[in-house]
Amino acid sequence: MPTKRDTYRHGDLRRALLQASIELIESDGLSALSLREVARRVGVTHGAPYHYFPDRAALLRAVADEGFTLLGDTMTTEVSSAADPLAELLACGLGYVRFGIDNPGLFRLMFRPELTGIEPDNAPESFLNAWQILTEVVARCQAAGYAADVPTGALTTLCWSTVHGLTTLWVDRPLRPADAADISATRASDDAQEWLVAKDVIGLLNNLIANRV
Amino acid sequence: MPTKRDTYRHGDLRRALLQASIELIESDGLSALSLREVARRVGVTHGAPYHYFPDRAALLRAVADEGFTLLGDTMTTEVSSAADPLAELLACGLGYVRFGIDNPGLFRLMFRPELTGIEPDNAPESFLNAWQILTEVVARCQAAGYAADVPTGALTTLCWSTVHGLTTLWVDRPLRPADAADISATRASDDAQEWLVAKDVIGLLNNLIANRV
DNA sequence: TGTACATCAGTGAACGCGCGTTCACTGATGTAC
DNA sequence: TGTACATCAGTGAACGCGCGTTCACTGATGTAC
Repeated sequence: MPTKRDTYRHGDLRRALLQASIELIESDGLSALSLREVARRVGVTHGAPYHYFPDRAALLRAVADEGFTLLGDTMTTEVSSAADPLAELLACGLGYVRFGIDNPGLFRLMFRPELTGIEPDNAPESFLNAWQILTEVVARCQAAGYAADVPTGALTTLCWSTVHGLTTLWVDRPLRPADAADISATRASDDAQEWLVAKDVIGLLNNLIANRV
Repeated sequence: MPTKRDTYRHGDLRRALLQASIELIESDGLSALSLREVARRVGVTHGAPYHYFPDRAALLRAVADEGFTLLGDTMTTEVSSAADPLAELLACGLGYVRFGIDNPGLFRLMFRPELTGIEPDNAPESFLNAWQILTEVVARCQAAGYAADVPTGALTTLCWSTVHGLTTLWVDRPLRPADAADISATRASDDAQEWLVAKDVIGLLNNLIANRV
């Protein structure tokens, strides 16, 4: 039977702390995320994390970084299974929303600069990578003739704003299924309501762009 | 010269606390908003606020309520000076973004249910009012023939998501002016960069909807 | 106009809390011989 | 294979902090007479 020493030597504690942080955020909320509580969950003294993170902010930044990596992975996977640029755009947006719905606490943390210290000029690689995936998908759409007359920056920002806003509204609660009930109510599916709404809304934006040929 | 007694009798302290809370959020950030600090700013003991708010959450909820009222007022003002439904939709969206840019801390608080306790089923009048303004504007657009073939719920949610996402991305920092530089850079204006970007992005969505006749 | 008095808004001391951070320590791991 | 020992990951006591909340209090306000 492995002791704590066996388990956590060689940097395993770092991973364990990150993992526990994510689980803690999702189960007890962002406000429950303290260095001490994370250490407690991992089964280690509250002093131990300091061997891997200089302070609390560094832990949160690392967790957010992990989040952006997962977000990027999700979008990449979704995009790669799409047939054409327009389908890629839809898949990319839905992947974004899916990630947020599946990891609401983590998603929130990722966009809390006062906690993570992430600012435009010190954004981690993982963030830039996620942004780039979206940028390239939009560019391919325009290259294929969709909304080709529109400034790329504005179109990209529009797409990002929409998926980000939709996700945020879900995660922060004000959006209710009833608000878009006209569509989702008529569907038979095991999917969560929020997912149906997301498909309708992102799908609508996709259609509007597709119409602009 | 009025003493504290003169100033704060008859519920004036309540207003003073709300006002100071908003100023505190904007100057020192959301994390600096504690009952004690607000009382300090108003020049009153930390016990005094308990005569108006049963606990911290109640104060925050009242501040958020105030925020939704201001948001609704902003949108109403913008909408009322627009000439036709399509212009109303644009004005409504820009008003939303304008409010967020001008009151970033307050905007953030408004969408932090873990702080305010605001949930879909206990949403304040002021929130419902703001939502209704947008709903009606969208309805008038469809009645005028724009995107009339599209489900109203999805269209409304799309508009809300876009303006909310854009505002959130600004307020939470990841969006940079450079991301939409292709348009705003070519303009001569005293407006802030973020405002130019907002006009371009919301304007683009407006155009896409306008095209769907 | 003057006086007695009830109200209740604001006071300030006190409480317990969990937090982040520091630091001298210990003892299992794994290397050098 | 066996032994001495340096390393350094994790320990646990201790610190000071600001917070939310409680509560017996006080004294200006404004009313009743």
